[in-house]
Amino acid sequence: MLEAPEETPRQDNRKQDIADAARSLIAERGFEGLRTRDIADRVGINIATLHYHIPTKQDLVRLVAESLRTDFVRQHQRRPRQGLSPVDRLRQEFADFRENLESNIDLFTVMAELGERARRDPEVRAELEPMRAYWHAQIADFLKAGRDDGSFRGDLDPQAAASIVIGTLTGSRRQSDPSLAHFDAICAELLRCFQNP
Amino acid sequence: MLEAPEETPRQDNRKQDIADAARSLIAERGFEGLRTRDIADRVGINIATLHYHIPTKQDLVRLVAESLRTDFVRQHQRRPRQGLSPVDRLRQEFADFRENLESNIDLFTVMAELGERARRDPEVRAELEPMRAYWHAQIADFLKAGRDDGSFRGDLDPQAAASIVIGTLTGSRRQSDPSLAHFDAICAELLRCFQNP
DNA sequence: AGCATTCTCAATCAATTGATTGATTGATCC
DNA sequence: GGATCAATCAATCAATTGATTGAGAATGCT
Repeated sequence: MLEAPEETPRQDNRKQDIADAARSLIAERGFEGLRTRDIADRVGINIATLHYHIPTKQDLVRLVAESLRTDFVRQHQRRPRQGLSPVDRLRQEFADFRENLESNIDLFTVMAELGERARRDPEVRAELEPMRAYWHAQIADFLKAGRDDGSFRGDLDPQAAASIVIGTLTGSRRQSDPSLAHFDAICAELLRCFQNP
Repeated sequence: MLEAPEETPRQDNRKQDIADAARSLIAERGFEGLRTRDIADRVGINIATLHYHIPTKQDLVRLVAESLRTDFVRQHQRRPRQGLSPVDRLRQEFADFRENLESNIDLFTVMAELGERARRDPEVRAELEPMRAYWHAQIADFLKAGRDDGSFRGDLDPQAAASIVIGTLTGSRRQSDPSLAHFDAICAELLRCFQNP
């Protein structure tokens, strides 16, 4: 679970360029406005070259979904998480998310577009569901640990609380106030929600 | 603010049919797969007739957004909310949302698609932002009232907590467990988050 | 260097798409 | 009944779209 896909040596640069261009265009125009010619133009190649490397538009969508999954995996392997207390673990989760809000905003737009497409495209769904389940399980684990060690409320339901964390974080950009200051206030409030009084 | 748009007597039935068909198709295929011919087919009219009533695709998108806003207003006027305690007010919010999860699931899909489109379409944004702000303010108001009357925690931040409620509710369908039972568990956990210990 | 494979391109294809045109029908009013 | 306006339709348009073809260039291997 959660392994990055393999790539042959020669094509990987071109495919990476194509994936990056597609992500950038999805962030700007959504899947609704995604055109293969626009992608080729952005990479600086001919449309037929795009089709040589990525034969169909559906292959392209799959490539983008895999590319996002690869990023997700990297993110989760980037910081050692052993030895952190449940409270610090939750803080870490917020800090990671905030960092992406600041410096990788396209990631969210593309993730959201993929999320909507997942509803009607089984291949996208197959990429996204394991990521969602993994993230949820991670959060539920340390919430449970926090409840059990007494740092979080004794009546906390870890599964439900994990859904609250995820929903709140991913929904933060859709709020009427999408500022980072409000995001910080939300995170502080979530900590108060879970802390043992 | 939050008034339903007016309609001339003869066209309103046709426009309503068109809006309903468009919503249904958006729920199935997203904006990505929305085609004017498919809408005309679903209504049972010719494509030229569709253009007679709704001249451009952008007009159609606006019509759908207005239609959603009208529904939102109706929902908020349907149940009297005066005299409820803050805790019951929050419960009411959860019950209303759950009812839609059960019986009007397309509404969410269309709202989500509009939400993504709002990022790149100012007209959609102009319809959605007041709704978001209104909903957020409503929730923040009764959370504040609950904090002030002692039923919610004294350190509760109403603005942040409202964002948590909204993010959690709207994110509930995207979770790895989208069941109604899990939704109920989430709502119970949110109540525990806010209640005064 | 020669051969095989990979990669690139311009031109092209067939189908689709939002939209238009002009004729006709339906409804209303005097 | 005739005039006017609203509504409808089949046919059509121009542009776009995902994709293909065939030739040639670039790369890798012996």
